[in-house]
Amino acid sequence: MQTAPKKASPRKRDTYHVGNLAPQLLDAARRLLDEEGPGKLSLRAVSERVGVSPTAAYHHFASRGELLAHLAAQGFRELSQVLADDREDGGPLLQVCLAYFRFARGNPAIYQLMFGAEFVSGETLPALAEARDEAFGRLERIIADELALPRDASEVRAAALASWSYIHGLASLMIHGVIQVPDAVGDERLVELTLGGLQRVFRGT
Amino acid sequence: MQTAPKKASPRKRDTYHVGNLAPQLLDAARRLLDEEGPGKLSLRAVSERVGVSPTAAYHHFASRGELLAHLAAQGFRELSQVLADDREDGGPLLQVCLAYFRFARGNPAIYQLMFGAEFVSGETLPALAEARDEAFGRLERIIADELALPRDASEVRAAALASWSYIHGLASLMIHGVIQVPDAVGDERLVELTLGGLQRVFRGT
DNA sequence: GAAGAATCTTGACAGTGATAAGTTATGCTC
DNA sequence: GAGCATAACTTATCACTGTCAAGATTCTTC
Repeated sequence: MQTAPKKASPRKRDTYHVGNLAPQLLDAARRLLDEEGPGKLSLRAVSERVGVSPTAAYHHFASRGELLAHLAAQGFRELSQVLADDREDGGPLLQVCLAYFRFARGNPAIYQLMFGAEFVSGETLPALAEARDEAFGRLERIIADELALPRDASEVRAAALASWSYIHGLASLMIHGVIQVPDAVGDERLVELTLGGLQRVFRGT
Repeated sequence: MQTAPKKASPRKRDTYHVGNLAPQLLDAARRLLDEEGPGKLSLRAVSERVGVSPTAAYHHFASRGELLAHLAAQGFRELSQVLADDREDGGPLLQVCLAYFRFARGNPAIYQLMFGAEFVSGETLPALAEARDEAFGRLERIIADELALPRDASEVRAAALASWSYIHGLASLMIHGVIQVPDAVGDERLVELTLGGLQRVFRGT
C-alpha cells in the first residue's frame, strides 16, 4: 500500500491502485485547494496527485461537482468544530465571530467553495446541506444564549441569520479582496471594529 | 456607421466589420449572463450572439477576465445608481438595505460576478476598483448621515463596512441558495426581520 | 488611388469535464 | 483451490473552453 510515489510518473502506469480511493481523492483535493487555490482544482490534477488515471474519480463521485460538494461538507464540519471550540471567555458573540473569521481567513479556498456558486445552484448533496445546517444550528444556539430574555424561536432565528450574514459578509469581502485589511490592523481588530460599528449604528437609530 | 444589424444571423458571415464591437460584446454578455447565468458565459457564446468570430473579443479585451471585469464594473455603477435613487422616506438604513438587496435579488448573476472570485484575485481593472469604491463611498455617506452625532471618519468607515458586510452577507447567502426565503416571507420582510434581529442582538449586549 | 493601421477571421493548441468500452483485481460460491 | 460475477480502474475519445499566430478584410490618411 505504500508505493505512493510523490509524483506519479507520467510515462507508464505500473500499479492498478485498487484501494479506498475516495478519501485519498478528497485529501489530495483538499491539499491542492489549499496550496494552489481553486481554479487549479481539476479532476486531472487531483487524480495525478493520487497517482491514478484522470477518470478514476468517476467511479466514486458522480461528477466533479459532487467531489467539491463533499469537500465543502467537510469544510462545514470543520467550521462547526471551530465554533464549538472557541466558546470560552469574553462576549460570546465577539468570540464566535472571531473564530468564524479566523477559520475563513485560514482556509480561504475551502470557505470560498463552501459558499461559492459552483454547485450550490440546483440540488445540493444531502450531506452538504446537513453539515451546513448543523453549523448554522450551532450558531443559532450561541445567539440564543446571547439574547438576554427567552425569545420566540423565529426571533432567535432571525437574529442568528442576521449575525451570520454580517460575519459571512465580512469574511467574503475579505477573501475576495474587496477590503484589504492593512497588516497593522489584524483580524481581531477588524472584527472588533465592525462589531463596534454595528453597535453604533443600532444605538443611533 | 449605422449598418448595425440588430441580430446577426448565425448562418453565414456576410459582413466583416461590425463597428463598435466592445459595447456590443458587453451588452451580449450581460444579457447572456441574465438569461443563462454564469458558467454559460463563454467568449464563444458571447461572440456568437453578436455574430462575430470566437476570437474577435481579443482585439478589445486582453482576456475573458477583463471583459468580465468591465461587466462587474458596470454592475457596481448600477448599484451606485440604485443606492442613490432609493433614498426617500422611512429609516434610511432600512431603505438602503432594501434597495441593495433588491438589486442583488434582481441581478443575481451580475452580483455574483461583482463579488465572485473569478478575477478579483490578483490585480483588478482600475475601472472596476473605481466603480466599487464609488458604490462603497455612497454607502459610507448614507451611514454617516444615519449616525446621530458627527463622528470620526474611521468610526463612520467601520460602521459602513459593518453594514456592508451584513447586507452583502445576506444577499450572498440568498443568491447561493444557502437560505431559501419562503415566498410567503418576501424580500422586504427578510431584510426587516434580520435588521430587527441585529437590533435585538445589540440591545441585549 | 496606395500605404499602413485597425479590425476581424481562420486554424490551431493545450487544457477541461465527461462518456464508452476494454482491462484487471476482488470477493463470492462451490 | 477453480470459476465467475462484479467492482475498480484504465485507455481512448468527444465536445467544449480560453488563447495565440497568421492571414484576410476594411478604414484612414495622404
